[in-house]
Amino acid sequence: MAGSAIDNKNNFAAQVMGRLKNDILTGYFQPNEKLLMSRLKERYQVGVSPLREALSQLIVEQLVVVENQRGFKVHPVSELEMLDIYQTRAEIEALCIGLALEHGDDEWEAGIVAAAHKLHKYQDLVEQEPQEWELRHQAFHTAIASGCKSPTLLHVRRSLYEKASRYRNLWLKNTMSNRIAFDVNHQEHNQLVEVLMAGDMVQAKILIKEHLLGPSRALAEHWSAFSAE
Amino acid sequence: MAGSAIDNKNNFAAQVMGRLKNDILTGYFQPNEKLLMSRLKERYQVGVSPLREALSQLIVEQLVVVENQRGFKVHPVSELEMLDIYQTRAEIEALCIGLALEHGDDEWEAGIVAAAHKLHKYQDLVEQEPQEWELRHQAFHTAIASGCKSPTLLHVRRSLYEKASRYRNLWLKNTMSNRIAFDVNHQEHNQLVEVLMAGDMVQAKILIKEHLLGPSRALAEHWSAFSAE
DNA sequence: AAACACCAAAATGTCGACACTATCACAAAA
DNA sequence: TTTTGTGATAGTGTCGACATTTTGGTGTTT
Repeated sequence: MAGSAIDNKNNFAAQVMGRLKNDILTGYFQPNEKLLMSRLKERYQVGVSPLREALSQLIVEQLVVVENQRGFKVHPVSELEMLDIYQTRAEIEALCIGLALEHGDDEWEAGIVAAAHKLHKYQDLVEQEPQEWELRHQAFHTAIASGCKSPTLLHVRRSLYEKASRYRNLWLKNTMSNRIAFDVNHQEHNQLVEVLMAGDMVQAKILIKEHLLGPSRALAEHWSAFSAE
Repeated sequence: MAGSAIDNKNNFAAQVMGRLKNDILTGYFQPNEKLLMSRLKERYQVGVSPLREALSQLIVEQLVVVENQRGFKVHPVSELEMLDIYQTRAEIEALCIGLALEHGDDEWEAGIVAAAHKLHKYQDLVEQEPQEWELRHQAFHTAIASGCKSPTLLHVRRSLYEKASRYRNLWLKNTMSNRIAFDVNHQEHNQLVEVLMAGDMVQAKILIKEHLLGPSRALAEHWSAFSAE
């Protein structure tokens, strides 16, 4: 997900960090699950040192928690945290869009329509290749946000996206079937592009917030389904 | 700075993490300085493993950079990054204030006037005990921002504050004397409290942005002074 | 001189080993 | 039956050691 390709140039810690993060975000390791060193060593084929380094990094990213002398656990999930992450994400995304509309140049607009086109072409293949659709969806929104031209803000945005994607994946995992209702709302995308090209900041911010808060409400509705397990 | 008191309950990695972060933020380790293991072992009196764990965490916080087989370095500084951090910080702080004014209750307002009072009482002692003033200044702004009631957003805010404080400390270190011009602007604080109590969101956001961007301009002005070294 | 090859010293990244701590099952006592 | 003690077992946190890589200096060649 992050640095998908296996980086042989990096040290073990960095490689394991990527794989472990992916395993947590995709739900291979469940929330609150204890992360036994023996198991991790087995799975990633490395010693304790690189593992502890990777886990240390994931603590900062709030995907792992640690308790002294009691090892590491996957960060727990809660409806409250989920809602807070999505709300913050909505605000940050709106902030990016606001700044992007201020600083936005032709290059930026071109990037958006290009990404929108690639997403549109995949419109009907969501069911077959959800992963590729995911990538294009993400690329679409990143194209929009990147117009803010602020590495710091975009870094925050990415971190929040990752944390949210864990909740999203857990939801997908525990409610087999219609992912469409979740966030395949082409209409919203089209509307968004429209108001962005028109330079309507107020409307764009409203749209993007709804685009993110809608899914969070869907997650909240079905919360009991995968929380009572 | 973060967990000031020495946590004997935590493992070495966490303890060293705090001390090392402090040493970087306060400028004991200069930007771009190589972090020799031998030196770190000497300074913190621990082995390599906890050190690498602490350094790994600081990589995520973007206070340290690593290159495979070439060890760790303090994250470099640049005028561009400094400006970006301060601008993002201004936007985030304004966001916190906006949300705080929406969700704000009496408790929140009380916290602000209390913190403002404690800051006011220290108004004339800045020169003597700058550190205590710093604490109260920080507490004042945190009291305001905390009204947004979003742990996620406040976490982002703290992380940006820390990164910015490094630039601030470097500046203080390299330009001995009058820190007053920097951010001792009581008037701005008073004005801010005033408009907050009046519930004037637009004015509050303008004020807080200026309160943060002013200093960043001061830093940019004097940039050449401590960058040409 | 400048560029290059080469070697010694130092530094990094990883692992296995060791001491210390927590966990769990089971027995003894209330 | 519930509580309390007691080992055995498993797991964690840290260090020292080792292989590999980088660094810096010295001498050689162009």
